[in-house]
Amino acid sequence: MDKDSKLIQLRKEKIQELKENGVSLYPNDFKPSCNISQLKDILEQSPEKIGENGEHFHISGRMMAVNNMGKSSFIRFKDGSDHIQAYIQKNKVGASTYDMFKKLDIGDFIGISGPAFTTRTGELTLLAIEFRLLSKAVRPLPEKFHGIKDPEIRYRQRYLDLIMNEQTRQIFIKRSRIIAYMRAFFEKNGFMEVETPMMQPLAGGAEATPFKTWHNALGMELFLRIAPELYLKRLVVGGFEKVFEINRNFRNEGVSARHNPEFTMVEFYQAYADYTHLMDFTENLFESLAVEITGSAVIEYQGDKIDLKKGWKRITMVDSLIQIGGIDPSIINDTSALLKFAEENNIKITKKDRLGKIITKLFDVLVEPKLIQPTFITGYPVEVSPLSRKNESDPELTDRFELFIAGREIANGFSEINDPEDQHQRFLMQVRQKDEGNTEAHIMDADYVEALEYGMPPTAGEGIGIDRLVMLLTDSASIREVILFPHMKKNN
RNA sequence: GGGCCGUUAACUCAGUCGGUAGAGUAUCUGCCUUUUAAGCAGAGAGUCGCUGGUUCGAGCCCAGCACGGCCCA
Repeated sequence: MDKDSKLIQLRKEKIQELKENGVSLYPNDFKPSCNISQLKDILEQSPEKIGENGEHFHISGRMMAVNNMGKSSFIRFKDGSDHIQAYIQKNKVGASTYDMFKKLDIGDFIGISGPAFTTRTGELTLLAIEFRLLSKAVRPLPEKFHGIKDPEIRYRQRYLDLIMNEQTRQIFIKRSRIIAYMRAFFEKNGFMEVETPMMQPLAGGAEATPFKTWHNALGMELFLRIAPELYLKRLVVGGFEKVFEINRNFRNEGVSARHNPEFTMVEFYQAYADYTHLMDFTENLFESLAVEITGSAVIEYQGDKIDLKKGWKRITMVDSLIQIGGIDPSIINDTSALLKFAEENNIKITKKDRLGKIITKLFDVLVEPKLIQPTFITGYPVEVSPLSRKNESDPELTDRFELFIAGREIANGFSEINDPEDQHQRFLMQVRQKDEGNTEAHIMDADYVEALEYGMPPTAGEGIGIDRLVMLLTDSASIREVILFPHMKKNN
């Protein structure tokens, strides 16, 4: 930064004085005997260690507040585990150390050695016998009481948000625990974790616009993946019968409270299973996950109580349009009547859209926002499901579901197409849609069809959006609250 | 892409009718050896997001732009 504020100038002057007094600003030889949380545990279990003649501890952390009282001071400081206060007295640490301490600032890292005692008001306090500076902060932290609220600063300088807002820390601790739990859940159920290409010569497995990049040595264009799906199914062809991957996908679309250009999904595939197995599996995963993370299968999200106990509603898309969307059953198979209905209700539909697509668009507007409690929607039309197996009794529909919670899509799963000829025809149908102007229609992936021609066992697969799941379990309104560094526009 | 709202000290925010820019916290100086958002006394701190316009005069009114937030598509 070229122009320093007065506060930073002042700090730099004090840093110069410390240097002139021979104080090392960034030493790396202080070894804490334990962290603050462990210290509290030790003292709780062995209260006889508390007292000015008790055991000495070496504790380090960042100074968050100082109450200076002349020849002694209270220091509130914290590490990654917890916070505690320390008491430093001039006649205990010596005049030169105390003078050094008084030149330090909030935000600096310190190391304190000494016993613990309890103050008059009963607060556990570390008594400084030795005191050291461990790392100097040049910039001031935000004010302690109000913390930092400006979302722009919170997202762009997440480290400040994490220092100042305990709630933010808790969200990302929960996120980590959610992913760890899911990984363990899949492994416990016999799935093997794999990693497939993030850079792909063809971006398939979903309907979305990909990011493009370029490989110099190979001289070829590559796409950041929009989904791992087609590679994971190649692994099922190869004999890995239960696989999962937790990783990032990239979609070149706008950002919003629910969309970040890169987002995390788990996708998993199981041979000899069908989409109904996946629905049962998902209910078990979500219920146990919610209990693990929040302590209850009933969670609160943005004022709604959401019950994740298994036994969720399962309803076909067409039935949901009638029962929840308020569509007259007599027009549900009537393309022109539905088009007229859409027009009357300001729902944008292209005249070229076939019945299945029209129904899906009506569903998105009329039903999806109303699905607060966990609901599996089944019976997805074949033209919006280029990778899903056709239903045995109705070839216009597929054996597919999407899971909706709190009015948004959380998961998508289906029985997979393993008939290579069917898959080839579906890709051709998508190519026709692309020719008609649907830029997000699926691409033709002949290499994938070839893989199917070697034979894939009957298989079912599913993807779960991790970010949206973390939003649910942390009661976060925006996806930016659960992504450490959400994408933002460049600021000047 | 459209609508609404926001951008003022390091942070959180006031700013009346258009008339010299305010508070709390933080910072600095002095006092203070068990404080609890410590206290007492004093001080310093600003490109009012940016660029134009209207006006004798703009943080405030107008236009455009940037970034952010919410809602809609």
